[in-house]
Amino acid sequence: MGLTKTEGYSSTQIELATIAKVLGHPARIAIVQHLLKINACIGNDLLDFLPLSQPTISRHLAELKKVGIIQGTIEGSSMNYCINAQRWGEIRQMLGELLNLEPGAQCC
Amino acid sequence: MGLTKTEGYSSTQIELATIAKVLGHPARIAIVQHLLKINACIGNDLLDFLPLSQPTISRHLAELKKVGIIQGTIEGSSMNYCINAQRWGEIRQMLGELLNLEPGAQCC
DNA sequence: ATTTTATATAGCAATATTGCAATATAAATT
DNA sequence: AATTTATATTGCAATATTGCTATATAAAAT
Repeated sequence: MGLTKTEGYSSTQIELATIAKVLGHPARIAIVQHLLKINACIGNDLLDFLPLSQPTISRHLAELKKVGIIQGTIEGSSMNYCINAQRWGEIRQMLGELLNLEPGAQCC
Repeated sequence: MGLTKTEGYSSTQIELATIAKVLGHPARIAIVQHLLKINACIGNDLLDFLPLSQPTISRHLAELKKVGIIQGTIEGSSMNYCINAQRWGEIRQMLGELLNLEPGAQCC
């Protein structure tokens, strides 16, 4: 079908999956890393960093924006994008809660 | 195209994206949570937990296995699946390195 | 006013993902 | 040996994702 069922899961499970899915592309990982690193907003400097066309980058930015990881403001004729610090904290917390769980002794 | 370009990214970026992608489905999140929680291996108890058919669950398990998050051993006619503790540690580390980066002051 | 610069959107083609029913496979039970 | 139980695989249909080119849009610079 191609369509992910959402009934039968908790809202936390769905949100975790949604966030992970958005991070599940190397271009979006690269964008997030870059924005975290340069601690400054950017326009399409990304064109120099990513092996993708401008429209494709624009779409990846839109997906990151949709889940709130980044936000953008208009600055003249260009866009300033940056990490949404509060949302990033929420994501760190949510994913951290999963990642920090310790599996017990190996049993298989 | 549907095909993700991998040229032009670091191997870390690709691996992070690959892991995130696999976690990017509520069923797989639920499976991982369950295996972490019960600290025991399971066969298809998962049929009682997930709103999916047996073949579909089997496929999600296969994807988790492909990136090493879970491992399975044959136990008679059933399978024992569990989290691969070492791999889970690696993933915690890798994702943690990204998540723990702090964005600077909000600039947009 | 026209051109340039920066970005977004539409439209398309190729591929990937998801989910199911049907079928295989193989051990356990009868 | 036949049946049951547990799991994997195949094959399919529906939808999603990715990436491009072409085109809009709108501010800035000329």
